[in-house]
Amino acid sequence: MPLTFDPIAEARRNWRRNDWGAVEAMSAATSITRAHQILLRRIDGTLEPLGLNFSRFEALALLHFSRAGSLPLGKIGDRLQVHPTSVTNTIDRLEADGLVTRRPHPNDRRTTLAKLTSRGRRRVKEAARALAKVDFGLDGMPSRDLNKVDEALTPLRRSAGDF
Amino acid sequence: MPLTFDPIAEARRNWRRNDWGAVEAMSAATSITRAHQILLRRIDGTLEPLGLNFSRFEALALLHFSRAGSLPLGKIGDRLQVHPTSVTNTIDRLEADGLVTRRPHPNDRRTTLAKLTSRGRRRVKEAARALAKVDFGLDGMPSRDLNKVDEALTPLRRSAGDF
DNA sequence: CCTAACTACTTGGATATCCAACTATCTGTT
DNA sequence: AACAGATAGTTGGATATCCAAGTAGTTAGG
Repeated sequence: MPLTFDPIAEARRNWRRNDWGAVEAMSAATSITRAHQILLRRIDGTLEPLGLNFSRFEALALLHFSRAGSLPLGKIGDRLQVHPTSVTNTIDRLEADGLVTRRPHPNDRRTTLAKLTSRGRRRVKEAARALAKVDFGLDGMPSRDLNKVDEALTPLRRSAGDF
Repeated sequence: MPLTFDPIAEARRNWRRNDWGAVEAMSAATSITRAHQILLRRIDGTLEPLGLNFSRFEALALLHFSRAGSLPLGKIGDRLQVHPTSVTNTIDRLEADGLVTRRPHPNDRRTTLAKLTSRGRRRVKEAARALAKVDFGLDGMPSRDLNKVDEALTPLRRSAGDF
């Protein structure tokens, strides 16, 4: 059921009329939320035939880019900014699908490494190709706008201690 | 565990090195994902003492702005772009907290209206104040950047049939 | 050394989301 | 008027996320 008006422009009018303040921030926050919903649906839709979702893909890509094809679970969580339990869940699923294996850390027996299998390495490349083909769900957007998004969001990420 | 480097700049280098393509799009998509994680945590954290989360707040705000303080559940789902079952869940919770009530639609017996209670109306105003006070989790960003975010994301929302 | 504090991961419980299927109701065509 | 197809909402099942608490292992101060 597509809307016949811009819901965010409408929200801006309502906030202004009610004097609720922070109109610009409300608008930006809502835009980001909406954009995220749209993107995640497209990305997950693209990955679904490959048995992946965005989280699992991100984990695989991280492993692929790592020196040894393996990383401690904790490091994965730090990089993807998700809770340790989410990493456990993600790796459980990837392991069940034979895309990674858990291995003990050689020096620290608390730590578990997730290691990419050759199957996993093949899968992540396919997935990257599929995502690139649909421009990560952003295929309608000129690259000038893509860069604007990046630039505009960097201060937010930095303020969150992202890096 | 804050990172000591920008994970997205790092991802860009890796994608380029591996010739995975669509570097700009990957970067923008990842930025949006990360920004959304950060925002949602801040917003939900702000609303938590009020017994709300962002979804429930959005539903309440929508009802507050509506003429009669009530809307069919389906309309709420269209506006917030979520699945009907999510609306059922959200309204269940708001109803349990006494912030809305379900009422039959006068002309269409299939339809259920969610109607704001006076308690709900008070609550949503408090919540809006709380969110405005923290600038929707965006308090670090200059309003020039906020507008850039909005502008840059509008084509994406439009391409998704958002309006 | 030994113990207290910290770190890494997992488990159990809560919540939010989606999809498929179901019930009830409405609408348009014949 | 009757029925096929659409629409509104709910239920049950799957998944993903977080938090609190637990287990195992490591580190640093006394």
